[in-house]
Amino acid sequence: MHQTIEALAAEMAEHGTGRDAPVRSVMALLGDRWTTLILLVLATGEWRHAELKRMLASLSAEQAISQRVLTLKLRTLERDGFVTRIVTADVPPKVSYRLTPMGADLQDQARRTIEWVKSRDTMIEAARRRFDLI
Amino acid sequence: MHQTIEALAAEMAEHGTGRDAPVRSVMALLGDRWTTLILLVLATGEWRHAELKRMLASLSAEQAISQRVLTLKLRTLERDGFVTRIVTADVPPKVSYRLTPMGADLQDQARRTIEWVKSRDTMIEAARRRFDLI
DNA sequence: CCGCATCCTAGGCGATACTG
DNA sequence: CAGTATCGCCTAGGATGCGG
Repeated sequence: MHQTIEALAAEMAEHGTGRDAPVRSVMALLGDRWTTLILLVLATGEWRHAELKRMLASLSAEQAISQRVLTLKLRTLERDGFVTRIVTADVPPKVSYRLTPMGADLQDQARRTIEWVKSRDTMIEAARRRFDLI
Repeated sequence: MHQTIEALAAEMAEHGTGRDAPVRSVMALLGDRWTTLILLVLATGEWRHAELKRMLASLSAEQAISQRVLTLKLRTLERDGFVTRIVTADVPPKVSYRLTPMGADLQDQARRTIEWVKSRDTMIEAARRRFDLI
């Protein structure tokens, strides 16, 4: 019944399961409050910080992203090589963000997962209602 | 440059972006500390709570999952319809967990994302090193 | 316009001890 | 063995104000 476990264990050991290992940190990224949304917006082109902030606010039901967190998320994405930060030497300086090719790929990947969940949306909500009856 | 944004906005509005909407909660699930690992293990068959706990400990570099959190995660997965909980009327009672068909699908989806990240592992770590030099 | 520093809160998670 | 309750920590994230 548990035949494939050794392979699993080996696989896990190979690419570390540590908190900072790409596998875990990128999965966490996709699961956090804003990153996926940011990727979806950046997939449409290049965005100034402020405009991106406003767009995210309009896409999210609840509340706007704080400036601090937007900067934080963009830094993380930049550090991992998913986003490029473009600064012009104007006064005041203009800062834009754009996906790298790998970032565009990540966006595709995220979108696939989103589509998967969407297609099960009804089934999941039904399961929840059933469970909560008890 | 931002032509597809209207479509994006409409799409977002359609399936809510609220915290409890399946899209966001399932994405968060895949990104959390344990859920993905649990799915990978359960994909190999049916597991007793205690054995599952031990296996997760052996797969994870750092430390074992606490019993509280394991129960919590399994409950969430069960509620969403990804996992079935099987109880036998023994003394002491035996409890097993197994993926539903939809849960197996979710595991596939998670695995695809993991594989994607793994194949970029080197590139991501290189980007991080480059960024951290500055 | 953009980023940083500070402060604060909510929630995820671990540890332990207790029930059936 | 499985689950619950309680506690405490740590991190994600929000609000605000300053400086470049």
